[in-house]
Amino acid sequence: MAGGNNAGRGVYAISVAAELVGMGQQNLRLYERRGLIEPGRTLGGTRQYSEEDLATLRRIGELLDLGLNLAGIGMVLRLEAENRRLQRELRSATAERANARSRPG
DNA sequence: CTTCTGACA
DNA sequence: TGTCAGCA
Repeated sequence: MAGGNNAGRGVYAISVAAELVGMGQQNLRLYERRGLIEPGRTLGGTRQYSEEDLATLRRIGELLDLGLNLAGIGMVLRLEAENRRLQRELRSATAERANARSRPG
């Protein structure tokens, strides 16, 4: 039972998260079972959806609307996550090189 | 709140 | 296959 506790923080129970993204609670649980999303859990086992999770849920709805099935969406989500990681990696690498150039050697 | 099961388009 | 409703 998740009452009206944690407010103000970016974490929501499944009922709140489902309403915020306009999805059914059962769908959110299915997406997790299919590996599309991994919300946090309380010690009691209640799912806690962060703002990041909400963004992922909206992305799922977007891709779902495009006609992708859950398996395809899972792949897209995985690829997009890796893409962001690689871009961060590249950005820090180029920044390091620029730093090395300006450094007296 | 959780999981599971069944029905529908 | 994805969504939704009901039950334990």
